Amino acid sequence: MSKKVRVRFAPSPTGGLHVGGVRTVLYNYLFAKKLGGQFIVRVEDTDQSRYVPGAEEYIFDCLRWCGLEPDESVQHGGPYGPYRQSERKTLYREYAAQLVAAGHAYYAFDTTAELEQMREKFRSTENPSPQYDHHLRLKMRNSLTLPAEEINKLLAAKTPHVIRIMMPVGKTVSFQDMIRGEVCFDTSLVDDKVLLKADGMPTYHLAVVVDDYLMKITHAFRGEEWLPSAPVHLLLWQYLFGWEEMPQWAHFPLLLGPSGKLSKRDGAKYGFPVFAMNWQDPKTGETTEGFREKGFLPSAFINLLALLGWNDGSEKEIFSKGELIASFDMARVHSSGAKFDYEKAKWFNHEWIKRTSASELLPLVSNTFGKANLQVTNVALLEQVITLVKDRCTLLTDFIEQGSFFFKRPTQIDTGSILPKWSVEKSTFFDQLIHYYQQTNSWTAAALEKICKELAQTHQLKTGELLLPLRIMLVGGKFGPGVFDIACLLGKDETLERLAQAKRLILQGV
RNA sequence: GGCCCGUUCGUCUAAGGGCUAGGACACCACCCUUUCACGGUGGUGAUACGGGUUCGAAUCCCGUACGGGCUACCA
Repeated sequence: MSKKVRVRFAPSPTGGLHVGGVRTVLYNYLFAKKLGGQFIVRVEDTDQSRYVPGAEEYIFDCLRWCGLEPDESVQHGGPYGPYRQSERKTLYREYAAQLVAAGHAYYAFDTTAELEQMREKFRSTENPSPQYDHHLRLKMRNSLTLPAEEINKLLAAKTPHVIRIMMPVGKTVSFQDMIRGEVCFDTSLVDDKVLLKADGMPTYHLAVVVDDYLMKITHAFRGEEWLPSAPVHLLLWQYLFGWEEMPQWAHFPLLLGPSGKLSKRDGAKYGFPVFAMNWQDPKTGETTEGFREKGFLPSAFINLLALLGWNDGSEKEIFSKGELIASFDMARVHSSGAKFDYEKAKWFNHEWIKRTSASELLPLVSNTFGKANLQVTNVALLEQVITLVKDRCTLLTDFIEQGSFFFKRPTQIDTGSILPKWSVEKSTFFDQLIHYYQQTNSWTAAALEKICKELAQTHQLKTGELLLPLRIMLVGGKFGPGVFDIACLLGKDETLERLAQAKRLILQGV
């Protein structure tokens, strides 16, 4: 019997949650759910200088919207808390001390200025970013170069210092990535990463290993940008807990924008959302649009994200969350990056709107209308409208153009599209149409169409030339579903009033 | 610069040694529809390059090119 699967998503609460992050959550979630495991969210807030108020709450709101609820987290509790690294601060120092004692790490007293000096001094064309590595550590102020008494004195005086890992020279470390297979590194080429910062907080490198161990994480998944620091984590696992305890790793391919790793800037530049939900930066007040506010359905959002780097081997593209859980397989996740395509993203949403029932869409559309200052009281009518127009809505916001006129008379009538082809014959026709519609007792789309077409024939007019004006008279412009469906749903009184009103406007314009 | 990862239509991808390299988005044309969509039919369009291995390579190996990531007391 193997260990119970436990995976984690470890976001840093520094701003909006972008699609790459959501996909990482999604793959974690799918993997855990498929295997009956647990999905944990751990907040990595070890950098106090980057703390952004509200960001943590926002991340959980995004997960809730996506339907990717954690089993354990700051908000959900659990037996392995606290789930916020800042609250686990005291725990990390002893592990760091343990490493120093074993000779795998050392104290470094170099100030920021000294580090900068070092980089300045060794920077060259061949080496544009000098590393604090096995060459340079002997030239710096640390517990490897300083005499013992001075080290003790500095420590006793509480001199600010960090603890760095001492990377071995000339060793090869390797591991099996679930997606990429074996990946090897030469330890001589990796620098002595800081493990514990001067403020006592751990860096990501120490924290991720310690917490994954303490939280009994069995599978550690993250973006490909972490691959270069994997040797540090591998060594820490070996030194601290032994390789038998180490989770299995998988590094997900990156989500790319038009030029490299997808960024917030790409969204602004090319006009598509990058964050899951609207994010307002509390410092600048700047708001970045999210998929939710843009009009995406959560089902479509996770569907499109899942397919960016994974597929089930068949030609199936539309997957519900349940289907994703059932078919997800880490072995079928790609190793190459995927460029985000907003057109395809919209296609997914359109497909989901078409497939989602009107009753399920109802609260979402109602909410969308509300944001456009349109309060709907007739819920039954709204549901009928949704049924009628959802096939032509790509985003939830499209329901406004396609359906708001059912609840609000058009304030503008596009008479410009009617007048050039207006005629006395048409004028008479519409007068009579209004008359016949007044008389009829069967107010159905089919009946209204029949009346209209027969009357057109009597007047020797082409139906095609009448339908457009009729539409515009009812809705204000060239949009919406079938014109007789509109009239039918609008009801007799409202239809007749709109026709009469529009007729007056047209006559004014002639 | 160094290290790591990658490379099939413009984009997402299928094909894990063997048929004309399949699908989807987008695009184009036609049909349906006398708004716009939906739907239907068809079309344009790809194995980066060079070497191997093999009867046979998109697929395995090497090199080159190109792309991306990392190179902070950020994650």
